Amino acid sequence: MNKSETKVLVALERVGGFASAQEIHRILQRGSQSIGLTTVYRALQSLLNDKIVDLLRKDDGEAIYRLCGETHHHHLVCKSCGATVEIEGGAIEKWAKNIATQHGYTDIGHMAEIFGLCSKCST
Amino acid sequence: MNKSETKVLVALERVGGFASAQEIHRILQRGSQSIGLTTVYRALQSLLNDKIVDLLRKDDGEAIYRLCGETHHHHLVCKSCGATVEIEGGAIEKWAKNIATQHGYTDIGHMAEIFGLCSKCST
DNA sequence: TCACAGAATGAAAATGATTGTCATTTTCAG
DNA sequence: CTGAAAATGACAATCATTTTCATTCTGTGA
Repeated sequence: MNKSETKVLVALERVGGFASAQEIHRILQRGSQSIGLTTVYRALQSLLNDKIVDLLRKDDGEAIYRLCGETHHHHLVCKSCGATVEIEGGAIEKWAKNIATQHGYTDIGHMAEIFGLCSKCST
Repeated sequence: MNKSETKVLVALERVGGFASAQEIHRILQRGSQSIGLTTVYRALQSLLNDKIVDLLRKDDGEAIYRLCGETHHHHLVCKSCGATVEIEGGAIEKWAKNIATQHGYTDIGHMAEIFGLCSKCST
């Protein structure tokens, strides 16, 4: 674990959720922890290898990262205004694990989002 | 449904699985169905809107498309080779509906994907 | 049939994330 | 201290995707 990897981890802790490489870079630039964008990418690769961070993809394909081991949750998003509620996914975790092992898959992850119209927008 | 959308559909039928926009373009170029790359992207957007094709992401973030069946289902995808199993989502449908109404959301949809390593790739 | 508005097309340029290059700096064991 | 190896970051390159814009098609009403 070298210096820049540590900086990236600190940034990820600060955001407390997902962040793209570019966001992490911006955050570090703002503070006194200036670090090159290239190095951010390299640090993230390395942290991925060591399974210290998780990689997901936004809808547009951009990679977003988060610390592993943070509690995993899902989102309920309003299609119209974007209001978001965080959701615990107990039921889904089990469902995903069952289905996957049932088909011989291992090293399982999953993604789930619910969308709809929030009470304000559904008038 | 215009001419280029049809061509893209035909190409997708031919591959019988996933294909990226660029692959579809290459396939059509080879045959006598020449069509511009831009148009392939536009046709895919349109087919996505009409829910005639499905969009997934490869590990590297590239978008891949395929024809989607009539029934609403979810996917169990191998992170390494892309092997896909279609899944019925009974449990999830209920979960999504419960959570959403619980928070006052209406007109509900959802998305769920499970990924892992298939038995072949997990060796 | 003709004229014309609007949609469709595609070549080329723009965009934006990610990766490669390479010269410079830091680290550290001997 | 000293040289080798690792780390760093500015910059250029790559690659999928989107935009732009000029051109071609298409259908409709006269």
